[in-house]
Amino acid sequence: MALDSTDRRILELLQENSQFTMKEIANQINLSVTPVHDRIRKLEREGYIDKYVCLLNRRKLGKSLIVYCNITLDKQKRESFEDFNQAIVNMSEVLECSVVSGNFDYMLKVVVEDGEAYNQFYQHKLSALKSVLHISSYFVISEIKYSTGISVR
Amino acid sequence: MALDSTDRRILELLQENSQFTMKEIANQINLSVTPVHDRIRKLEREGYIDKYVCLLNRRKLGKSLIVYCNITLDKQKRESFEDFNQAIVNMSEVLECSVVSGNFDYMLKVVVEDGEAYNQFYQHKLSALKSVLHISSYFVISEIKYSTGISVR
DNA sequence: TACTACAAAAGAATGTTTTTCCGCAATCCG
DNA sequence: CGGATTGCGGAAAAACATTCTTTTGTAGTA
Repeated sequence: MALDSTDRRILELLQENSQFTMKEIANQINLSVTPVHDRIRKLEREGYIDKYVCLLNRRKLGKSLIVYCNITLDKQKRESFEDFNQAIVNMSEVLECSVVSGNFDYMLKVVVEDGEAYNQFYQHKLSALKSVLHISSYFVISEIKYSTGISVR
Repeated sequence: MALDSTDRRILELLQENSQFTMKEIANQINLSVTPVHDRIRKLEREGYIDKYVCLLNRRKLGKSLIVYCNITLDKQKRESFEDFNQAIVNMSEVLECSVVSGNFDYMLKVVVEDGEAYNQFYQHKLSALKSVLHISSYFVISEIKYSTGISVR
């Protein structure tokens, strides 16, 4: 059930590059391929590993702009939150969305092509949602760090 | 050089699950494995695909808390930004860090175990940086959406 | 039409990796 | 001690990726 230090090293390696072969991983941690294979399957089965994905280069694909949004909802309406959540999940421009504590309700991370595309998104999709009361947008000028890897220690 | 619609479908599939076999991808898009293989290698070579990773389950690993931070730096010091950037890149708790427009300088996404761990991080690592003038923390109460996949259309 | 050149894809052969199976050694426990 | 469990290594089998060769389709040209 619990992870030992071998499991953690495997997770570190797979977070860095999920295409390492079992032999490569086995060499790194001084084991044969069998235990590496069994441990990875166990980590998948028990839900430590959610999924395997490839990360694309935003700029190459013309998605040069990241915007973080703070959103406040109109609390009057009973179903504001459920409706809003549902709408957000279906917007491909929104990569992250969380309910947060503090002086607004939601925190969003939006990826689009450029300022014009963001304007379209803002006017026709985001502020078009009935439950939205207020939006503050913070444009990313420079991305210092982006990582999907969490510490497993 | 430019992507056609077949390339885009391949990228969509790999963003969803990078462990689809070439045969599975080939079947999905009605091709044989050879062109699928060649296209994927081309997409890697030309930099459309940055890397392959596995995504772990935060909660399973005890990292239950996400905090977004707004940070303002002390503009007096000349090398504030470079020092700050360097320090952030080396902090495993920080998954994302960007310079943003607006009434503060940086936007951070931090992942830690719990409130106590965040307090430790805040006091001993983040506010310990000389260049930091002000920090606002927004605790995530509920994660509505998290995706690494961008639209390739 | 006939020929050439080129690009993209299919099919077959080869090499590599994953997966399964079996056995061994260490550990725990009644 | 005896039996069960766990973690590991080695080897064979199966699945997969990779490479090479051939085929197909398209466009240009005489």
